[in-house]
Amino acid sequence: MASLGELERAVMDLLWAGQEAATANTLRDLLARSTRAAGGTAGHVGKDLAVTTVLTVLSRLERKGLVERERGTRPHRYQAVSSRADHTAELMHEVLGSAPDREAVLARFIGSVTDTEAETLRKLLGLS
Amino acid sequence: MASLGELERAVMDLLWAGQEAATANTLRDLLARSTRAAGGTAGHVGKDLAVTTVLTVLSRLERKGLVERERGTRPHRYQAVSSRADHTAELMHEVLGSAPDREAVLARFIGSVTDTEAETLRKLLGLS
DNA sequence: GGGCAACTTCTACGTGACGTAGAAATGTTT
DNA sequence: AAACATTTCTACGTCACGTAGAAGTTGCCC
Repeated sequence: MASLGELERAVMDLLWAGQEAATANTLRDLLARSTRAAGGTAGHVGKDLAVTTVLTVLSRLERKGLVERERGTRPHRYQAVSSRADHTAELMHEVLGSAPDREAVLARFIGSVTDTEAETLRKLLGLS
Repeated sequence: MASLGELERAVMDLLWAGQEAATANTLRDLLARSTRAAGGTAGHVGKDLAVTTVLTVLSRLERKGLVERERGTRPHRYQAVSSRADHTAELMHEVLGSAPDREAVLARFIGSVTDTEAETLRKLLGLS
């Protein structure tokens, strides 16, 4: 379904991190900050973006169904439609579903999960 | 890492399905057949492809590390580097790893798994 | 009410992935 | 050597994405 570009991903990360809905301007500032904070090391974005750039990305994310906006308020406010955990889990299901031999996939998957994760899974599966 | 295009995916499916290494020509024939077999319904490919097309795709898949070829034999023979199950499981890990809150993701993931799959997981994890 | 400032939408360009395949090069067969 | 098979090179169309200016819309201030 939805694979995200670098900037799209960065924006989603911000929306997922903050609980409040955010405006394009806020996001642009946050993007600038996080870029700078990374010391250019994680240098994907690299510089200050124009607000229109952020708006374009937000529109595309909206079209993809990942973001929704309040059109009422004047600077529109954007927020993620689902939490990062939900979205990621959904993606995992999508990947799993892309193979006909799901059980086999799960076997391999479990085979390379960390101990902590295995423990988490046992807890989750024990109670159901 | 590696997201696949439609044709790339179709080729991988064939390589994963067959146990033997296959030549570009064989694959081209199989692609034509499977297209026709689907009655155009799954009509992604749509028609007979040129061998060079298949070769291009195979090269790209090789570059992505999904396919390897025997260069010794004259019509080169191609095969998948890892099984579909392995590859898919790897992808799932990649997706899981893309979120900071892995435990939360797993919780959501388990929440929407089918009963059979849950059973499989329990067995694999040594619960019952 | 008219105009400025903020905000949004439209349009657009560069780049890279992918489907597609011909042209050119290389190897094989007889 | 000629004819044929196979592979590599080059290339084009399309689409997603990063990027942003131009144009349009909205709301506030005097």
